Amino acid sequence: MTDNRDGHSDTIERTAGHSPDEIVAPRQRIRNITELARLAGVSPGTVSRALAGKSLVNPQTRDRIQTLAREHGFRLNQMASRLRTQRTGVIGVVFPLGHESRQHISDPFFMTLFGYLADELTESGHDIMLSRVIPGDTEWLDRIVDSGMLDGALVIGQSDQSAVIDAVASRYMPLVVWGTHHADQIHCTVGSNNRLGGRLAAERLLAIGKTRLAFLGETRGPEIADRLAGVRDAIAGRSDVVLRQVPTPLSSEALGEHVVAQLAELGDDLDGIVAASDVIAMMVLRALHERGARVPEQIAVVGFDDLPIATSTVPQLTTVRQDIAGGAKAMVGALMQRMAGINAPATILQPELVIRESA
Amino acid sequence: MTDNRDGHSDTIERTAGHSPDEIVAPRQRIRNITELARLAGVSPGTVSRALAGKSLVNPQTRDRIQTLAREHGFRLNQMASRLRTQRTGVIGVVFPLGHESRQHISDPFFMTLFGYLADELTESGHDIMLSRVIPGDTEWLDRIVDSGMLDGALVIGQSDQSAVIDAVASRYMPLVVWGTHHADQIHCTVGSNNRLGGRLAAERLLAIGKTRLAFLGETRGPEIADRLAGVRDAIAGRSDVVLRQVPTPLSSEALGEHVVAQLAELGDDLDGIVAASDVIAMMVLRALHERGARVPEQIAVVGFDDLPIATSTVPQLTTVRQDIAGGAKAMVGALMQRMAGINAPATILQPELVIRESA
DNA sequence: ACCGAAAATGCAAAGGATTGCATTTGCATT
DNA sequence: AATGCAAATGCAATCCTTTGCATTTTCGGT
Repeated sequence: MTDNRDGHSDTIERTAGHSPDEIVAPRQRIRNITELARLAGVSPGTVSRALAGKSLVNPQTRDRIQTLAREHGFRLNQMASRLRTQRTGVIGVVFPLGHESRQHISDPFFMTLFGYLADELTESGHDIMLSRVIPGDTEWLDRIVDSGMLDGALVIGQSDQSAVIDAVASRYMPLVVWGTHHADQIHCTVGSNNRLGGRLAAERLLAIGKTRLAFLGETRGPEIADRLAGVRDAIAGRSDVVLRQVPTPLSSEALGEHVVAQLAELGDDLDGIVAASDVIAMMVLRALHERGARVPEQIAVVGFDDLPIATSTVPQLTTVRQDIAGGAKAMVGALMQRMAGINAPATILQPELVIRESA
Repeated sequence: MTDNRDGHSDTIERTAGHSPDEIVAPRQRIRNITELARLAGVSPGTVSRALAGKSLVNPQTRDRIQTLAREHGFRLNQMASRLRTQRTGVIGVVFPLGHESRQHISDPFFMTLFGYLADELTESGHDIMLSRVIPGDTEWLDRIVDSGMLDGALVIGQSDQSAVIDAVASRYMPLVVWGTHHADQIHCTVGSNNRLGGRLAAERLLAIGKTRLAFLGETRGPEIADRLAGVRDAIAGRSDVVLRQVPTPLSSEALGEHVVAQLAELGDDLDGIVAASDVIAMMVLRALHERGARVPEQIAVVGFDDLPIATSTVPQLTTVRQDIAGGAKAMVGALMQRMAGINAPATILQPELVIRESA
């Protein structure tokens, strides 16, 4: 009679009688709320409420159940909980695959953005699901938002999938996209004014007297195309300025070689370069160093993004700064609003020129 | 009368009668398998089997159901499916928080590893869940593996949480950790032989005649401590060699400043530096450039990791290469085995010295 | 000691897909 | 036509938690 916690059949509850520090090794792992309820001598419903900390349950009962749960290392099955509540606390983050075929998430800009997004989402109590995109699947985004696994989704970059994203956005509110904003698009974007950014970069080169310019970047994506357009804006009406557009490979492995080769070909016929990204700019700096060109005297270089690495190049990179942290915050903020049913508008970030040493 | 699979009262079925290409906009979204079953005139079970492509169903029925599902844009609720099957197809990826307080996932090495892991997991048909870790929570890993949301978990870096990880690993098989291997630990690790790596770096410096060395890095994490130990191995018995150990901050923002200040303090009393990572090495190169020191003639620098950026520094970085892609593959491979119940062993990758220009 | 309100708990129906087992259907054989 | 077998389908339990509603308990007030 002294000890009759028997575990199951109709439970006898424990009075706090003797030896309070007598700790029981959990006989066997508690697998669900029902087993715990049996142990505690209450119904599953009460356990559920107790673990959720609802005020409806008696504080004593609540504490008893919570202690029991802790002792047995019991944790709710999230799958079941989420199925029932229809809310998951998970936000999907997706890198669309357009022209890029392989899903190698290596681009430092996207990685940086992703890092900040992860911060923001973590702070707001959400988990992050990185959904895979099967190349060539036109329904990639439908599949993701209809999976029933997510409370919302963030798309990092539009690639060439703007139409697909639009189609989904027209029926699925909690969706925010990093990328350029167009008047006729449905989906909510957060992104920089790339055209202005391109103009700032080119204007800097013009301001320090450069006239034989090149733009290095792959212009199939809308962002980069806008940057080029901005460069064109800046030189419009300057008949003394020439501009070449030099495409670059997307993969970073091939990039180094390519840049070196391109610069060799262009020879000394240049005095200013706008790189479409800091990563490209870094390659350019090294290639120029190898050719013995002095930067910025002979050739000036302006990057784009202002990634952390921009301060540790030699010479330090003059670049167009995108407020990536601010962008991440804006994306998450807009998403939260949209999850609450509010039709949050697009955000356009203003880039600014950061003058360091390379131009 | 010819066709009266009607489903139920308020559904209007379509007979194929006239204008076959007259496509009906789905009246209302199909929300579950039961509604689809009603439309198709079969039972939910059959729909489930049909959508899963099981051979038990009549091919014609299967096609009809699949077509219907496609037309209505129906997709299975993953939550429910996973609850039932107890398999989620999701792998958790976790960055533990030890001494670091904020969850800023910015370290380029971890990011690179993460990218490769994402590739591998995607390729093997898994989704990725990035679980948040609340600083100061000792049960972070229990919470994650017991969530019922994951088929397995990958931990990126041990930080100072080796004991916690061990405790979980003793009861949860599908867990693989990036980091150093110790004989007495339970969890399965994949990591480089950091001690050997450190030795290779120092030996290179010795080989080119450097004797006044410094090691730059924060040695609280086991990996970095091992690298330092390797450096010590290399100089053991060389009484003509001096080594200083210089801690660095963990955050990349403070790092640049710090490195510049430290080098200024150490003055010209050095001729060789082993940096604990390529990122630190980059900072060092720039700081040395600012001080006008010639690399490698005056001071030689060896990095660690061989990140992509190592080839685009000026001068190009001599570094100890970790096979990150190989490591990612090994981690995922081990995880798959463990998910299948096989007690896969630890993998220790052999680092190698990559000689470029800086040493 | 009884009443009524408030507090605490129990009950059972969701939530949506899967699957072992039972049943029906289809077809060939005798 | 009856029988047998295989193929296809239906049935209902199961995965586990949450929650509206009903029921019981508690307790103050008189």
